[in-house]
Order: sequence, then structure tokens, then C-alpha cells
Amino acid sequence: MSFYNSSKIEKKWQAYWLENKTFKTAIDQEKPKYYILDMFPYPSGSGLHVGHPEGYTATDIIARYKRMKGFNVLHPIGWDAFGLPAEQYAVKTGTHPRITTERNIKRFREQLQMLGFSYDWDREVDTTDPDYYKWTQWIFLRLFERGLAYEDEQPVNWCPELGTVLANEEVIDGKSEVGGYPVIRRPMRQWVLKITAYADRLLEDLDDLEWPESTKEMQRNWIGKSIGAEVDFTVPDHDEKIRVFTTRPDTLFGATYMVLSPEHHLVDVITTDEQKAAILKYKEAAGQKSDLERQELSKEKTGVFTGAYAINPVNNKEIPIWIADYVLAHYGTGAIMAVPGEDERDWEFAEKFGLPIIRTVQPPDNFDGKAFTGDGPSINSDFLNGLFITDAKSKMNEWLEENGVGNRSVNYKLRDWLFSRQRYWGEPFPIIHVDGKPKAVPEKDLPVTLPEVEKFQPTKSGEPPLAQAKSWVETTDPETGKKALRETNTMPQWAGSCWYYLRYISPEFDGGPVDQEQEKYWMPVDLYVGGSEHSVLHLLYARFWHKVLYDCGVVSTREPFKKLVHQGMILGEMEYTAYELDGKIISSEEALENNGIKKIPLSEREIEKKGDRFVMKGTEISVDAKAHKMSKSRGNVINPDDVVNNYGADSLRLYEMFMGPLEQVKPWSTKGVEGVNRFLNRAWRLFFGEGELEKFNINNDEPTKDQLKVLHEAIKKVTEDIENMRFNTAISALMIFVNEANNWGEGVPKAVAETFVLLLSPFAPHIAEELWDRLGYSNTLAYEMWPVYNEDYLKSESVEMAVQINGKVRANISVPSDKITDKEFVIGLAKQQKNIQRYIDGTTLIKEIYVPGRILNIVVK
RNA sequence: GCGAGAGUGGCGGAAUUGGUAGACGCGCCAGAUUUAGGAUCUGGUACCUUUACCGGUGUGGGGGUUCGAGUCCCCCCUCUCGUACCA
Repeated sequence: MSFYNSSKIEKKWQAYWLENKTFKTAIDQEKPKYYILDMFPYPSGSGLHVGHPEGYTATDIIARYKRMKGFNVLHPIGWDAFGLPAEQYAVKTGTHPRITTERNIKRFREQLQMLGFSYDWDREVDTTDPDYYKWTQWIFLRLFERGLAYEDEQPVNWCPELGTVLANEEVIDGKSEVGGYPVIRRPMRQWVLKITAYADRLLEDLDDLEWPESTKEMQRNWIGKSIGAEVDFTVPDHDEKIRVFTTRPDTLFGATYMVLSPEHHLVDVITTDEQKAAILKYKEAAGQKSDLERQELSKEKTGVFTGAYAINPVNNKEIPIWIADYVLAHYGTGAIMAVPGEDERDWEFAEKFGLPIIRTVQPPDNFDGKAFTGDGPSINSDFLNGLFITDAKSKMNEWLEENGVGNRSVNYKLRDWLFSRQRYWGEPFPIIHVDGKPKAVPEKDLPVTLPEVEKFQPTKSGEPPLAQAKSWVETTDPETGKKALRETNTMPQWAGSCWYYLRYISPEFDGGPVDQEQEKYWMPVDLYVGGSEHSVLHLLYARFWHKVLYDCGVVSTREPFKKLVHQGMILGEMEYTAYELDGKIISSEEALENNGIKKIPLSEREIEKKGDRFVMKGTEISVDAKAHKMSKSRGNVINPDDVVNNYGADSLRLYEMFMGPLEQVKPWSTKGVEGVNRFLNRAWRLFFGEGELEKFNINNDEPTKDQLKVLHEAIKKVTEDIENMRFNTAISALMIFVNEANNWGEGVPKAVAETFVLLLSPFAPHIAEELWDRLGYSNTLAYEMWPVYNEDYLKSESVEMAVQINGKVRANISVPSDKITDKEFVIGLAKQQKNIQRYIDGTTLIKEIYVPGRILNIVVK
């Protein structure tokens, strides 16, 4: 029995590829290009997990395939290496983050090379390298110049545990995304990027992208464009007006009260003396609530009357002004006109506090709900009466503009991007403060490198670690010679990943972030693969920077990533769990409602399926059957190193692609890895027969017709499936070929074997290179021509077809290929079948439907 | 609530424009080989009925269109992901 020695073969070819720089990107611009990009990893201390090789194998298969199809392929990798874990480790141990980062990068690089990915290793980028972040800073200066980066004192998400401010996107349920620590709101001086200036373009350009619809939709929701109007309400005895944003100007006659957010700047101005105490109390309570608490308590509406009234401009009626935390300070103008008749939230509030409700849209007769949000004719609305929503809106907008009390307006959920962090391990801002004003560091002085510091910890007050480096902070303005202070905040981790795909194009270029001549050739990225967790943040930020660079003339495309695919998460192995309470096994439904439950893991042999649930074998006690997310605490993490040691990199690659469609969430199965490993062994034995060690099984015979048919079916299927990223079925086609070829007995003709090796090579490149070598070639197969199938070989002598009577299959017939279009012949053949006769006898023929090569359906009565 | 996606054997999953449901792999069963186990090889494996043939049922549930529906249309159920008072 001969087994192929995966570890020996894989090490050999990995060394060969590195030494010969097999995958160095050619710069021959005559050839068509293909830029295929992986989301670069954060090099964490725990190394690769099995999720990484999933997307990386998919892109590697396509990269290898495209090279063989004659494309110039750009397939790079790098390191998103700034970030919190290395810094937290530094705080704990005093180890400089650079040391940790270098160590982790080395490990990641080795692991990626161990999996045989065909990256061009001469194009590695590292966001923490000053030669890289020089250009991150350079891009920041472009933003600064254009007024797209500004300083602002604003309430921010301050996380005391992490000692830093977080972007809204990094706060989940009131806790930090990293670590899950509490987050409070607190005003601080911050750098902010004006992404809102690009909101419309970010929205519109989504339409032409070949991205998953769900991702585009998420970005649209995040940008949250809504069209409506702003309306000014006057407050008697005050000069100030209260401006509100509404998407329903048509309902203005139904505005029976107003609500300001507790943080609104006019609250203190308008509140009457009698209400001051109550308002103050409410504001304090709201201020102390975290976002999480606001959400939890949101089931019940709360609010306090300010004692003041506003004038509804359409009818000059006085309406009371309240404050309530269901109105958000940071959306629209932080104030609303409340129309309970047409808004569910306002209805709920009005009902609770006994405020008047006026309907302004006629609900249908059978309507028995509360607020009516549907369309209908306007009522109680003077000059709008009878108009449906769309017309009523435009008429009201005209009225508002004519009377100078409002205007059409567009609002976005998207807010400007909070861009500074009080951390050490990030890009320093290329900014100095002179006379208290921010000023750009001249381009020739870039990069502004990180200073050495004693401690990596931020101070309690929020002073960043860089502030300790006095000699670094205190500098002079090169222009005026005045004293100047360096900015001590650093950029967030997103900065480096906003443009790394450009640096790969010309990693050594020193005239700008990217060599424009090369950029024109390589951009846009043809295929970008990475996790859906980056659907909004990274992908929106990168698009924003790209558009700014486009406006600066640095890049030639409006969008960076033409096609995007998300790989699905890989879960742990399927787990079966029974529950025990007080020594008794109870069903999984009961277990939900009890405390003190003991979980008992079961093997597959101990359970069986009953109906649509799993039960313990021979009982009615249902158990849980579920694959969980991999996590250290659950102990179900699969380490790619172990898989490679046991089965080899080719098996890991093959298995991850064979599990199912790339985009799908799917559970791991070690048995499944063994399955594809067996396939590779069977493929190997096609070349080196059983019995005698390494007896070469390849002959120089002419391939037979049958052999060519089997081979060309594989070529066709594998080619089409790679093009459509259906790797699981491509591998199944390779398996079918091997299963067939194993029955050939006499050995495999060389011409057939060679083609098979080429087909296998994108999936399992190490074993393929070894077989190619043993077939007598001294060069890598990486640039061999991809096989092309020949339609003639696919034809067979006869076609198996089903014959149906009234749509049910009653017989199978074999029709000679040259008779396939002869309907009469086929019907004649079918009617000779005994079973068909049985069904036809004594009936009347209604019709005969014949789809050549597919089916014959005889309809009888 | 809202938005998006998905429900097919014991499991992961296949199935061109509607045309033989369950490819391929795992698991399981039987056999071969082996002192035994493992590994490997061969055959079988949706369910019911049957020695076998024949037959019946079957793609979450219910209707519909069609000669023919996993696929198209309508209603309902379940699950996953995202989102959450955005005026």
C-alpha cells in the first residue's frame, strides 16, 4: 500500500516556490490583468484559525487558475498590524508592541506559507511599518487640506477599561466590541472625518457593484438617507426657534406636541421655573444611562413637560414642548414635532401622558390599530384635505417655503467618523498645534514616527500615552519657528486598511501612495474576499478614502472593489447534548426553563432522529443537536496546524472547499477531512499502483474514447465551477474522475494523467507539483495552459432517458445518439417497453411530449 | 418590530432554461484482506411495502399554474444573520 507523504512533499514544494519566486507578479502589461485580494489579517498572538484558510484557499484557487488562463495575477497579502491586543499585552508585560507584532507576523507568514498560498511575497505590506504609514499620514493630510478632517469637542464613547474612545460602530449594546467593557458618553476633543460629505456618492455608487445584496443593503441602511423637510416652530416670549426634521411634512396639522431630546441646547432656555426641578432630574437620569440602559428601558416611554409651548406654523396653535429620551440628540435636529395619529412612537407617548391625537390621514374602514402609517387621503388638514401622502408632502413643502417657515431637507443616519484614539499603537497624526490651532506637518517631514515611551498605558483623564514623550511632543513649527505641540492621539485601526490594496500595486514606490501608471493597469480589485463582519465599517471607510483619492487624482476608479464575496463562518463539530436535572435526564425543551442543569455530551451513536427532532436512542427524550461557534471557552477550536500535521495542507485546503458553498455557514467535521485525504491517496495510487512501492502506473497508450469522455467531462465541470466559485462541486467532479480512472485497470495514459494533474493543481498544489515532476517535467506547473475540453469527446453512443406516463416515470430507455431528435423513433422504442404497454393498454392517447435527450411524457386517459 | 437569506436522507451538501430528486463526501450495513484492530478494497444505503420485480410516499406546511414543480405564483410556519425609538 503506498501513501503519499504529504509533509515531505509539501515542504519540498513550498521551498521551491519561495526560492524560485514562482508567484512573483509579472509586469508585462500586454497581458490581461486579474487583481484578486484577501482581506489582510490582524496578526494575533493565537495564530491562524480555520476561518482564515477558507477565504484564502478560495482566492488562491482562482489566482492559480487565472495564471494558467494567461492572466497577469496580482495576489498579495499583508498585515493589519496596529491594534489593541499588542498594546494591551504591552501594558501588562512592558514588551514593546513592535516586538509582539513582529513575532506574530512571522508566525502568520509561516502558517500561510505552510498552506501553500501563491502570494507574491515581495509585495507584503505592514501597516505598522513607517514606510507604509508615511502614506497613511500623507492621505490624512489630503483629507485635512480638503476640510474633511477637523477637530471637534463632542460627546464620545469613552471606555474606561480600554482607556480610549470608540467609534459608534465599535460599541455593541453599550459595551466595547473588543473585550465587552462598559462604555460611557463623555465630551472630549477629537479628530473627526467628514464622511457625511460623501454620503450621497457612497450611496449611489453601490448600485453598480457586484456585491452581495445583503451587504449593499446594510450600507444603505447605515447611510440611512431620508427625504423630508425642516420646519421652524416659534416659542412665544423667546427669540429662539425650534427646528425639527420630519419625513412627513404632510402631517403637520396633526402635530399636537413637540419633543426635544434631553441634550437639546434649548431645553434650559425654555423650561419654566415650575418645571426646572423635574427637567433637571430627568436630564441627569438620562445622562447617566448608557446606551444599553436606554434601550432596555425603552419599552416604556418616559418624558417631562418643560412648561413651555411652541406655535405650530400651519395653524398657529399652541402645542406643549416636552423632553424625552426617545428623541435622539444626534439625529436630525434633536427635536421632533410629534404626530401621534400617524406615528406609533408618538401615539404611545401621547397615550401615556394624555396628549391630544388628531388623525390627518383617513385610515381604511376596517382599520382598528392605533397610529396609521399607511397611505390615504388627508383629513383635518385644511388645504391638504383629500390629497394622498406624496401630493400632500409636496404641497406642504411649497407652503413652508413660501411662508419662510421651513424647507425641503435630506437627512442621513450616517455621522462623521470619529477618527482619533488615545492609544500608543497606531499611526501618529501628521499634525502640530501652533497657537492652539492644528497645522499640517510638511510632507517632506513624513513619516511622523512613534516616539519611545516609558509606559503604554493611557492616563485616567484620557491623556494618550504619547503625551509622556515630552521631547517628541514639544517641537517647533518649521515654517515660523514658533513653539508647537504634536498631536498625541493616534489613528484608529481602520486607517491602515483603508488603502492597503493600493500599496500592493507598487509597494516600493516613493513618489506617492501608489504609482499611478501601475494603478491604471491593476485597479479596480477584480475580486475581494473576506468576512461579512466588515460589511459596513471597513468597506464603507475604504470606499470613502478611495473616493477622496479619486477626487485628488491619485486613483482612476470611483470604486475600489468591483466584486465582493464573503466566506461563511466555520462552526465547530456538531454536538449532541442531553440535560440532567437531579440525576434525571430531561428533555431539551424542559431544560430551557430550569436551573442547575448538567449538560451531558452524547456521541452520534447514542442518539437517533424521531420526526423532526433528535432523541436519546430508544427513548422519547429529546436532545440538542447543534454546531456552535468555535471558541476557546467551549473547547471546540480546530487548529489548522494540527490538521496540516495529520493530513497535510492539501487535505485542509480541499476539505475547506468541499464542505459546501463558500458563502455558507457550515460545521467542521474531522471525518470529512479524512474523506478528502482518502481521495488524495486514491489519486496518488492512480500514478503509483498498489503493491510494489512506487511502481509507476502511467503508460504511453493512446487514450480510449471512454477515457477521453471521462476526462473531458471533468475539464468542463471543473472549469465552469471555478469560474462560478462552486468549489465543492468542482472537487466532486475530480473525485468522480478518480473513481472512474481507478477502474481502468491497465494504468492511465500519460496524456490523461497530465491533464488531470493540471485540473487538480489549483486545489491541491503540492501533490500536483509532485506528480507533475514525476511525470517528467522539471518546471513548475503554475504557468501551464489550463486544459480546454472538446465537445466531441463528451458525446456518447446512446442516451439514457426516462419515459413518463402522465408525468410519472415508468421506464428507462436507451436511445442511440443519432436517433435522439427522431421523436417517432423514440416513441416507438418506448412503447415496446413492457411496463409502458401496461400503462397504455386500454387508454386513449391525449398527447405525447418529447424533449430530446431529456424526457418523453405520454399523456393518456 | 423591520431588513436580508435559508428550510432537500442519519450528517455536509448535489440537481442548466420547470424535464429520472438525493451527484460527491461522511456515517451506517454486508463482504474481501488481516492473528486481531486500524487502514485499504468491493457492494449496498431516502422512506413504506416486497425474497425480488411491481408499486406507493417524499424536497418545512397548505393551496395554485403545468403534460410535468425542489425549481414558478399566493398564504402560513420555522431557523440564521443584520438592525433596533433614526422622526
